[in-house]
Amino acid sequence: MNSKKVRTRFAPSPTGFMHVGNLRTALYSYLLAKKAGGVFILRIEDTDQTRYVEGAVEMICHILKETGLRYDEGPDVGGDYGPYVQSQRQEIYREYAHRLITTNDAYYCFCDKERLDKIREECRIAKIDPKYDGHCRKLPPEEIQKNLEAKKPFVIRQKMPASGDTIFDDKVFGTIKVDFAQLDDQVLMKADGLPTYNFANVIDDHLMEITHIIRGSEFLISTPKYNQLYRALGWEIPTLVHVPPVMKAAGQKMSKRLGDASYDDFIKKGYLKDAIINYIALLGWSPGDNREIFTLPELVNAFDINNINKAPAIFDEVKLNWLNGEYIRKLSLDEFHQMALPYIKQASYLTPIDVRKVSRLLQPRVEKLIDIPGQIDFIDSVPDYRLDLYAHQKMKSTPATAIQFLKSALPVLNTIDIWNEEHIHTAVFELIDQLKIKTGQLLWPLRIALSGKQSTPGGFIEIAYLLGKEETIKRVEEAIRRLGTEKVAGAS
RNA sequence: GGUCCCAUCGUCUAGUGGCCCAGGACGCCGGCCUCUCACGCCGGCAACACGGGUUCGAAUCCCGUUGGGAUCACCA
Repeated sequence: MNSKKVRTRFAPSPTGFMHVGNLRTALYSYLLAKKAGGVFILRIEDTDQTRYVEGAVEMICHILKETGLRYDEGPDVGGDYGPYVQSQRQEIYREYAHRLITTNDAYYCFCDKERLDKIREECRIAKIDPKYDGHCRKLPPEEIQKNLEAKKPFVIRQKMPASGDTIFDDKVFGTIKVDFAQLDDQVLMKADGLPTYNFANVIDDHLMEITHIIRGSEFLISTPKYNQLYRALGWEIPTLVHVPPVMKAAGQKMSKRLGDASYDDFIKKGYLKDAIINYIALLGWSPGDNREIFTLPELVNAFDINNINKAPAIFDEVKLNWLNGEYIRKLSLDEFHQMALPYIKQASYLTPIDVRKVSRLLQPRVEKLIDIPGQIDFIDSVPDYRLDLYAHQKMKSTPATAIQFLKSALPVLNTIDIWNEEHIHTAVFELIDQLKIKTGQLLWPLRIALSGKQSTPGGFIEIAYLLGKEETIKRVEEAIRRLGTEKVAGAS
């Protein structure tokens, strides 16, 4: 049996939202399968029609493909174990549910919501675990028959042992012991004729010959219920791999409501898909050595479920920022330029600038694409700024020296015929030599005059080149005018 | 609350009885580079939750405490 080909599955429900914890589960499932040369499957768990979101399946398929987590079998790619959408497998579940009734491992339950609520309320008052009381377990066959014929709504419940322990092994958590007494007679088939996740998942995993189940650790406690089902059906229990949750910084589980935890949101903010995948791979898993940068194929190679951590991991966007920056810097200029262009245009569409040059300046300074507009907002026009920006201790610049050197620079700038970085550089540094001043004393005020910003991508020469001669001179003149007429705030 | 699980720097983690007065990374701080910022380079701060055992020896094993997470649906 061990020689069976490894088959793993990612089984999301189409609720229109792929949060990073889910994506990580998909990643681990993919890695585990591919590491073993096995098959990765996508199965859609849409048995709760009330939560179904239009277009969610397409979104899931798209994200998996985009991130490189290509599934070998799935709703849109087919395979020998289909259909891969649970709502299309109703007959299958019905058949097995009835088989369980025949073998006395499950039973019809006709209790309505009111009665169930009452039981729960009674349990609450008695301070015991809320559990179904087994009322319909002992219904006489005639009554069941009568109810069925009367078309009374029913569910099918699983018969759980009333007492005793059950033990199972999990690849990351080890041996887990659970008391049957706290396990409810869970519903297998709902009144609407659809199976619950708890049931469908067991049936499908077996029928699809899943060898390793990778899922969130929130299923750890209910695992014995599934195991009972496997036993009742005479099926082999797959290898269990439960992974701890991904938490939001505050120590709360990641959720849609808590913030931008979805894959889409990160993409919108200008994170690279490879960086996201790389980062979440490291969230709760470690390669064992100190390596941190991995391509997907490298992850496949390095992955080992023995190195999955048991404790919940907190998602750290700051570290993702760094990793994303690493990925951005590794891009070729062309690649980066292509990605950056929309964001550059967002900030500047008036000035006919050398956009490639902007990208070159930006690339080592950008962590996520969405930061770009704010970094180059000075290109179209100088933002409002305070004149005390001209004071810079380390540059040995003050508003007084600034106006003086700006004035000396003006004629020099005017004489530059060929407006490129080389010529601007030569001219400006000749002036610095002449004046016998520190480079910063001239270059700092010039840069401020052009940008109105404390920091910019590139220095004066690069920005001057970008803006062009005319605009540069115009801005320097304006700075001189302001310095000559306005009082410097805070100056004494 | 019952039950299950977990616990190394702020965060992600290495560590599976001696190699650890605990290693890497992010962040933070300092320095170098430098026309600003960033990149890059160098350095620094910073953790075995606590208390008992076991052992010649414990971050590593056991027990308890504390803290955290999960679960108790006709949701997955």
